[in-house]
Amino acid sequence: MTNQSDRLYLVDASSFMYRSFHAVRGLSRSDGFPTNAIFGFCNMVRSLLNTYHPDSLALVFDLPDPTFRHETFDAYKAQRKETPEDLVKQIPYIKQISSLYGLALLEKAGFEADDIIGTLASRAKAEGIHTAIVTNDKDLMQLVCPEIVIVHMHGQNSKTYDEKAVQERYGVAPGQVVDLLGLMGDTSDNIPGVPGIGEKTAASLLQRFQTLDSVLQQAASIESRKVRENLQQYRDQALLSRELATIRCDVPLDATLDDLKIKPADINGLRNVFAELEFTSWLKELPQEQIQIQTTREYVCVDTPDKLVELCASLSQSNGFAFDTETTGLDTLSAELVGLSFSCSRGKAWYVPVGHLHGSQLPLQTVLGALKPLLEDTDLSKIGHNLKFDLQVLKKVGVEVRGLLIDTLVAAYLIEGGEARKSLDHLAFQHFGWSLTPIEALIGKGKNAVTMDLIDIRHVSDYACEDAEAAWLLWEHYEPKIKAEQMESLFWDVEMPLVSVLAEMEGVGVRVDVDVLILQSAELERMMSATARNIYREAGTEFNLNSPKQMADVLFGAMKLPKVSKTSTRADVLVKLAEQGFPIAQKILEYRQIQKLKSTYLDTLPNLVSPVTGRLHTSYNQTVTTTGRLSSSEPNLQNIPIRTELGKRIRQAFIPSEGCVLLGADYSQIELRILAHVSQDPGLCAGFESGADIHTHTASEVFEVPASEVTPDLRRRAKEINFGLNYGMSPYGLSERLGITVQEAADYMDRYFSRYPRVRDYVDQTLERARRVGYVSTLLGRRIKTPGLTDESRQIRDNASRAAINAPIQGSAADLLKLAMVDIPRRIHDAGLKATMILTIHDELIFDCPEEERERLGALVVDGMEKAMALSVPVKVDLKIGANWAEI
DNA sequence: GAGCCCGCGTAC
DNA sequence: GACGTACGCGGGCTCG
Repeated sequence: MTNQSDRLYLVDASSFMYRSFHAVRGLSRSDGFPTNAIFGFCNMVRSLLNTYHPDSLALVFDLPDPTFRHETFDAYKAQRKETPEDLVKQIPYIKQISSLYGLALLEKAGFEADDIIGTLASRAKAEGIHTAIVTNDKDLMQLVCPEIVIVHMHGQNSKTYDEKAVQERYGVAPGQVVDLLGLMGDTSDNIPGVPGIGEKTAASLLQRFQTLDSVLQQAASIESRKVRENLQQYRDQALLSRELATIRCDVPLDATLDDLKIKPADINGLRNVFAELEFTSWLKELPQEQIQIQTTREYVCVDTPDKLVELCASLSQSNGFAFDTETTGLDTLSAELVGLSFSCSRGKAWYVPVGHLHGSQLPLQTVLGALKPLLEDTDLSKIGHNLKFDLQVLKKVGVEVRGLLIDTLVAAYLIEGGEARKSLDHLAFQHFGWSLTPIEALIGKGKNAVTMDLIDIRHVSDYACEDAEAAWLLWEHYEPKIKAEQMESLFWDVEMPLVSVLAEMEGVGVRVDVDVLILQSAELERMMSATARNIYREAGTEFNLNSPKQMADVLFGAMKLPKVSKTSTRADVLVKLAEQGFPIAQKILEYRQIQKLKSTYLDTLPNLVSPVTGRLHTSYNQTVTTTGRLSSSEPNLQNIPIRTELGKRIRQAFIPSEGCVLLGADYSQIELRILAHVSQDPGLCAGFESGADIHTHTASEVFEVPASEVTPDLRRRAKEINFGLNYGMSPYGLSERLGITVQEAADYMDRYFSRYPRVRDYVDQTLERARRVGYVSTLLGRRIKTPGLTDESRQIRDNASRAAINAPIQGSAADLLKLAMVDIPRRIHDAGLKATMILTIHDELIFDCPEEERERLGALVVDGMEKAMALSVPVKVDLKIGANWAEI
């Protein structure tokens, strides 16, 4: 397999220019200047660069002047109209942008683009370089050979023609394409061919006689009278047509293949011209700054003992190094190590192959013998992008990565935020204008993807070295930013230690009783089909109960139920319908619940149990949420049901290891306590100081009754108010939750804020500051961007305000839990306990705890969580122990 | 058929 | 429509 970036790319630029002009309709600048061809052409070029990441590429243009073919044949391309004025105007921009992208432009008077392409491709072939010709014209098919392929572009997609594909498409070998064109002609170039002979006839003639010459020689033997006579009559025209269609490979060109190497893009130049043309979306994609990336890189493939010694010498002389692992997959439990790359300076990197199927590589044990001590050296910092993955992979080969961990993904998360794209490729381009080779260029994509161990070591080496160097450069970029934004402590003391904690938790996993899940699933299956039958009977028709669209049609259409909502069949709508006396609504709610539990949990979780460990290993993502919370996926163990009895039963399947219990500890009312702390509201603080139930306390204040007279209903209302606070509650939202009028809800809120005035001050001040500086901060200095606060749309503004109020509260709670998560495993280790932390759910930690450690661990965990951060109100942690997750 | 969005529902 | 943060299901659409 040839690496696609090693190939020379020759683009039939003029044809793409025309095609874009016609394909993209109606695009122009606000002053009316047409930009459709520029846009279409550049789109094609960008897609080419992104797909293949070529090292060398030439855009080859036709000139309007006549060529040698016009001398041979007067009518050549005579049907072609003058280039439209609107296209002519755009050509200088097309050429300018191409140059700014660092691409070579070629044209030569008297020759067509095809001939220049043919000449360059054959020169490349002579030097053993492979070529991809990017064109949609069929005449270039004649050049296809083992070293030359044709790439057809269709929008974002492309098709590659090698010899086999040409044969399949045209029915002839590439060498016969000129003969084919001689017979059938080419209407686009006004090449006549032989009348009455089209593609099919031409191909079948060549299949029979091989060449045009023998077709003509043996024309007499052809059965069809029309074909026979035309061949005899238009013999010379066929030969002329072939001559015209034949691409010359001997054009005198000054450009050498070296001149076609892609140069760094001129980002500032592109910015100016995109701005001029009003290509705003492309403008946004440009890197923020032009950083001169080393153009001469020294990437070494470490495949001899000498090179390994050199690598180790360089790494051990550094203070730290960036590294990356190549593996056969993304699932850490099944992925096998394929190689390691390292970088500890700009422009220099090494790749150490260990798991490739073919090629020369040192034995894994030799490599580890040399590199393990360095990876485990506590004096050497380790930089990586998504280190959690590399930590887990290396652990499988017996390496415990130690030393200061520096994860550039997490660094980017702290600086850029959860919403931002933070892949290594994206950041390298964003910050350095450096387009890394995409992994697809090596292993393919979708169902055609193969594993890295099958790819040629030289190609993987360059790719992996880029990744290690990019991580190195990214830390150079982010280190000063972390400092400048005062997130050093958050980064070093919380987020970085947390990387290894999460790696460990994921690796341990949680034990699951699959039989429990299967039994419950079967039970729910029976309940569900009974409920479905009930619903169909009530509705008088069968429909897809899982389709909200069909359901709305049945309920509000056929059954003519009152339209509580326009088309929604959400639970709150169905509840209202049930209250109005439509039993079908209640049935649907039941069906929905069962379906949800079954499809999302009972039927899915068993499939995610690892065959290797027999346990469930979630992924904790440290870099996705806007507020600083962790998220969990594959499976999401942070939304296992608890609120309904039927749902909670699922937790019975989560069980401790043999001889252990599950120990759970959760922060009581942590977000409200943080609100009390940050607002310093005396009433709220006093509520927590007293140690009484906070919702009762709130009810007593808001509804002006003694605590002893707070009824369950009053407490419930107060609880909703308290929850609503975190979320930037509106009177409407509260009224919906409490089933009261908006006016009443507004009244409650007024009373709340008059009782807790500092809370309102805090909300106001937070918003005011956020509008001013563009972000809010958590207790540990985490910054959360707050766009939209001054947006002209009220909708966006209100949403942004609520998010801005919630973020510091939710984010500070996340800070607190993360502190505990970093601290507690250390304390468990220091205390010599065997218990392991296995789950984290926003305000809760769950441990797999040997029976005999339960008291010691319980005390340790409660203490660790409560003392993780000192607040001006008490921090309370509730502890529970049980034989499964439903019990705690 | 793969990939994406939508509506919906689970957690804190 | 209308209170915050996530993940993931099935349906249904688009696109090649």
